[in-house]
Amino acid sequence: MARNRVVKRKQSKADISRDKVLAAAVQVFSEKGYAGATMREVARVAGLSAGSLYYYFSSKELMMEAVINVSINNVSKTVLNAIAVQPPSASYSEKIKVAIKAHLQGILSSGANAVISRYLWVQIPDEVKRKHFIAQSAYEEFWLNLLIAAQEAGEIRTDLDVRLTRTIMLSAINAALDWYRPDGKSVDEIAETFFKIIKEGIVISGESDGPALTAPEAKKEATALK
Amino acid sequence: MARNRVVKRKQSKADISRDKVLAAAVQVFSEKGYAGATMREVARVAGLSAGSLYYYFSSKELMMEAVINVSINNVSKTVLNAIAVQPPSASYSEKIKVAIKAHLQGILSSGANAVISRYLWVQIPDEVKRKHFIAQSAYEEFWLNLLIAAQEAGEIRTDLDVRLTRTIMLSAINAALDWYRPDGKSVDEIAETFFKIIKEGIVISGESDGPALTAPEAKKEATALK
DNA sequence: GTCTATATGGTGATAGAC
DNA sequence: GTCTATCACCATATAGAC
Repeated sequence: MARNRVVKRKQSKADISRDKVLAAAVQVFSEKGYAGATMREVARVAGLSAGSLYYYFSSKELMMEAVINVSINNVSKTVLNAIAVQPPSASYSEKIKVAIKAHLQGILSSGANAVISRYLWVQIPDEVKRKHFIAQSAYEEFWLNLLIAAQEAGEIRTDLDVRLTRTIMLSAINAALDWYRPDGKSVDEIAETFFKIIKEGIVISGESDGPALTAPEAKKEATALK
Repeated sequence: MARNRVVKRKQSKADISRDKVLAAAVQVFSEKGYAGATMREVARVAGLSAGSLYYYFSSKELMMEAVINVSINNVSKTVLNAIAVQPPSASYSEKIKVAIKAHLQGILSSGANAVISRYLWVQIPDEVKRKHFIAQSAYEEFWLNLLIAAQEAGEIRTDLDVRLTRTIMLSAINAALDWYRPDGKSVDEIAETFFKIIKEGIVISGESDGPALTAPEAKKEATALK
């Protein structure tokens, strides 16, 4: 889109500055929130004057939209690509593992970018929100289909609601943005633990009140507590 | 603390107004973010004039702090209480299930309150953040101890890092704040699915490449993708 | 307690020189 | 392209009447 000379040449001076501004915007928005971020601070971080920003983004809202767009497809492209290179012989379990790891790497490497679409969601102008929502939905659909296929292949339990499971899985992984620190566990270790828990759970096999079922069964559980 | 006539009488007119302001603040902060929220709007929602707010909170920052404090201990009290009434005979698996359900109910019923401590975290003034952090840590410690006890009792796998598992579990449940809608699955259903996945995983028992282990074993997994 | 001013400062955005 | 001004507005917070 913008800068319709997409095919040829390397970055012009304008493109370089635009990227610099965008990077600064990502940082400031993620630290201060949409309303809390000021054009003056974005400019300062970018090394420009406040007025100059308007050469690249004609409003704060459009700047926000650009910031979000950068992050949107990053993760989904990473994951789709990781799945695509899997051999057809790969089990769904393996595919899911690869997808989990790719998703985790995707969100954590895009850093502040991904933080924005989570923390700032509620404060984002409606029109920006709408566009982001559409791209997000398509990606979530991919995960749903992956789980459904795995279920039909007999690899995962049928007593779990697929949509709910998908939502829980994705949101659980996304939540790593809240607590991941570069000086802690490695992304690989985290992805590994995620996969183990999602795949097999935390309980020791054969333990106590009922293992994973193929068909709906244990139904009168829960309902404790209020 | 504040209003040191805690023990006696019912709410004075001032207390009622204070609560009204606090509730309005919760709503507006959660919708607009810390910086995006205006005292004028809080006042409007509370049915007061902007200036009147300062009778109860001498600054926007202190108002924010009050809002956060309301939500902090709600969830942890709910969970601790739910665990306390469990019979000593209850397995750790049962305790964990009860804790999951209580935590989920806690965050979802406190609604916008809990949203604040997640969405607005990055925008919160440092001093407020610090206090919130301490209370949060104590609660997370409780979960850690629960998992450690379960592990020592031989109920859960020892090949999972306990801290990481705790973090994943809690953040996964908290993430329900992002996607829960009152017109969708019931809280009970969601808690049930959470527990099933966390306990047993999504894979059909006995399936493919290795079930849950008691001891560290399968170690050369993963490392695919980059 | 709650109001109506209002002081004071910061914000997004624009205009026009270079 | 980037700057320096500057406008018009809205924010938090205060003062003092009721």
